[in-house]
Amino acid sequence: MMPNTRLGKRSPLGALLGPPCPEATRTSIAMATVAGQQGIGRVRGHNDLKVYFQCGGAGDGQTDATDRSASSVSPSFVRSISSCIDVPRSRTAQQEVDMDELMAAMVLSSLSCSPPPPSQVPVHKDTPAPSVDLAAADISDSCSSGYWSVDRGPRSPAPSSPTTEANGRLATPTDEGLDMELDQVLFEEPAPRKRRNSLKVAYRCLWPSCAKVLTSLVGIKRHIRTVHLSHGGEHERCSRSEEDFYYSEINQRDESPPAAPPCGPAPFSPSTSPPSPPPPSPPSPPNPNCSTLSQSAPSPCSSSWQVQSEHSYQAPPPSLMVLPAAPTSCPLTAPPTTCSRQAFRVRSVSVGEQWLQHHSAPCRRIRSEAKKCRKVYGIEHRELWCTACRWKKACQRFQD
DNA sequence: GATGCCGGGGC
DNA sequence: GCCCCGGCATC
Repeated sequence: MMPNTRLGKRSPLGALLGPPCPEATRTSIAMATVAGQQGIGRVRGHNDLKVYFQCGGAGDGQTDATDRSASSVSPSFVRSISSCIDVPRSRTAQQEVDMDELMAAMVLSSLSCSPPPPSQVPVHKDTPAPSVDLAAADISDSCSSGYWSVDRGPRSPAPSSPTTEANGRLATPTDEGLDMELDQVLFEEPAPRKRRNSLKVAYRCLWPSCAKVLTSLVGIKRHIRTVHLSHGGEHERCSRSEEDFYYSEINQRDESPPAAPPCGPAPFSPSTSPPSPPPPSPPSPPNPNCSTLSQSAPSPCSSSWQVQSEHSYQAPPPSLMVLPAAPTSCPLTAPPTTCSRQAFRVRSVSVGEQWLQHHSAPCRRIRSEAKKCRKVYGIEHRELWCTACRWKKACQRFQD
């Protein structure tokens, strides 16, 4: 079980739970945390309200055999989750930890698809679908997407009793809007990134006994809606968003072939998902910026980039700064239209790309032909060198 | 060996 | 952010 302190920051769950919580929520969270070993918290004064929180460890699975039984009886169960856990509120802050989220989401997705330990299976995942509302809640908690699932309660279109419905509405309005936001962050945002990497994107149904994989978002949603969430299709609105929770985006690289889902029909039809050729062409390095820089104008562009980004060594006169390379076509000066979005993406993937950069290609700049301060002034006149040269950095004065 | 400069550390 | 240096790649 994770310590209380960890909930607030990097952990998606923490992010979800962190910020302003209604009294009940806070209480429940606290209780839940205290009851950590169980993986369940109850709201004081509302014993029927429970909070499920995901504990990545193996220990959490044992949690709620009893609870499930209890919850299955009480219709308020589903709503209880929704009212107690407010994912969305913290969601705005999540953009800041986009990378973490992305990683966490990916890890969780893969985990959720891996066969759970026997002990866990019956408890969470294999909750029989029949009682859909219950299943939705339970599954969403433990199985489908780990931490994220906690908040999903509210959206579950589970056929709730009037009372639950009433309560649910209290929490719904804010949750919904924010949930949509979360969906964007978790499911829609990452998608383009993966596609950019030429990964074959597919969507796997996370419903316990179903591991159907579809290549289209619409398809998987429809599948979930019709096959798993077909309980009357009452609230189109709710179910629409709920579907998002029962599938996870996968890509060819992430998915281990042997772990082919039990669902026999391999949904990858050549027509629908043409085996996308392995990532870009070899010549194209992982980082577009780098590629362009290194290929088109190796030293000038990269030099000015590095200098500007890393050390702004008492740069030479501004004019000089821009002059030498004057790389008007340099990606750094890319049109602002794509700038904001690209910057976001680039930032999120930069870690891996940077790693590749460092390990795949020599990043040390080639020695330029230009005379450097050392040559020009000689080592005896070191005081005349540009600062960068004095500091053994890339010469700022005599750039290529 | 000289040179250029990256990466990192101290302040 | 400024300053410096170890260490590496290249010449």
